[in-house]
Amino acid sequence: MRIVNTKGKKFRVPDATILRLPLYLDKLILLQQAGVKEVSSRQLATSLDIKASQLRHDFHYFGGFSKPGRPYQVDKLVPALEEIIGVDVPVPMIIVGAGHLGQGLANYRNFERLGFPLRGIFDVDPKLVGLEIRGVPIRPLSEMQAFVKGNGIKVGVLTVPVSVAQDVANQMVAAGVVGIWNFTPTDIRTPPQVIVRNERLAVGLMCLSFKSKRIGQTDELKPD
Amino acid sequence: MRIVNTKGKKFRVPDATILRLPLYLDKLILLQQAGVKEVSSRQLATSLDIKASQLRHDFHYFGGFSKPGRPYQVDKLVPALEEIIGVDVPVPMIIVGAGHLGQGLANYRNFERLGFPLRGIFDVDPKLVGLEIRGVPIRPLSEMQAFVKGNGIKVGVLTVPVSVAQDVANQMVAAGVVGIWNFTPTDIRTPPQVIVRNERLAVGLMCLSFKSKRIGQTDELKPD
DNA sequence: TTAGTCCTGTCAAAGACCTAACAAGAACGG
DNA sequence: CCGTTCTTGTTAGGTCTTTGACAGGACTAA
Repeated sequence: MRIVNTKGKKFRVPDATILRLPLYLDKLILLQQAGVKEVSSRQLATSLDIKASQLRHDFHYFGGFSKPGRPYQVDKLVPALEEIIGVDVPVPMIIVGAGHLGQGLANYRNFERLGFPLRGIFDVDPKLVGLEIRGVPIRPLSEMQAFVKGNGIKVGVLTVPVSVAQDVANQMVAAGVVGIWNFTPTDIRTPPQVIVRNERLAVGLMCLSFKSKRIGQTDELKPD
Repeated sequence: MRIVNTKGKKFRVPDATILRLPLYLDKLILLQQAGVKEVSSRQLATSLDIKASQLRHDFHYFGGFSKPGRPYQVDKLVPALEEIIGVDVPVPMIIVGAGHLGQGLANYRNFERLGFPLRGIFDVDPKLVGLEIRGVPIRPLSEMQAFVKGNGIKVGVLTVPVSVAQDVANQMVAAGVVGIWNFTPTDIRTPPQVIVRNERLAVGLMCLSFKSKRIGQTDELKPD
């Protein structure tokens, strides 16, 4: 992944850095809402449980966000990061599959706040079609492709049963979605220009289990 | 994170490996349910979009799961990984906060399948208390501490509003939970023996956005 | 002005991680 | 019995990532 920074130089941005950018933005928006105007790399890094030098190193790829000697200004950093991450312009999204998980996500307010307004929800179940979640109606799946094309939808959330996941994903790709957030516990195949992010919820649980099982074996643990 | 493998040697298991173990187990359980008996490192790795050598390298920390020359036997590998990850014995869990996201997670069948049976759901809202989700009743939050102690609950899922997240987390810690899966978009502080895993849903979306924004700039992309 | 303190940008070294390569075992067919 | 083709376990080397260190700017107080 390459990018051009403000000085016109090209850098390869490491994946590890990319994964942290949203964490920075998320925290900075919280600070902004709390009225904080300035934040130093040390403050921000400490609150995210990383090293300050790493944070500065990450920011370094994108050119100076501050002058040396002065802490970062939250109100400047937020839009800069938003632009880098690609949420400076809202990214409209849809949820496909209005089961419990789909409905739960549709009700999650945070997405809107971070630039991902929910524009549509789709399902095959006639009992669900017509219901509204926070003002967004559940539409029949058959209308999905036209809706995506007509509304410039970029991202689709996939929360359908495993058995139809690939088929529905194909429809989303055909409609022109560029990113799929896959909550089904299966892999889906897409053309290379369509990004898939698998959200394996159970994986998070298992990592928690692995660590909590070994906690207390303090002699085996390094000061993490 | 150190561990003793079957030969009595101590290895430091890299974090990166730990993060992949649940992926392996998840995939293997799917294969097992499909009736697959044997799987090679190449098959398994390809389906997870990683290199076969990396998978073998990961397994190598825990001692031989197979003999050289023969592929892995799914029925032996699954319990071995379950034991390593710590889900060989079911890890009972509760969900605290029965809002939309909490309900959505409560309806997610996969957790049970992977060794995390849902034993209780808690909320302060009298309108929700008494309802059942898949046979699990929603109880008043005031009963949570006694329930955790009485039922040996290890893991708690936190899906309450941000404003009360820390307070509720404190109650969970006091009750004896050893792991908290935090879905609230805020940090919570716990004693060091309690593991917190933050599930920042919006972070996943932003990574998707970052990548999909830059797709198509093919000249800038290495063959990922 | 000067000393002290806090800050960022930058880089090189250290550390963690991934991967290609290969030895050697197993199964199969001829 | 031998060659072929599959496999895993193992390691060395290369790559990616993190970290500590430091130069120098900005501000404050005396």
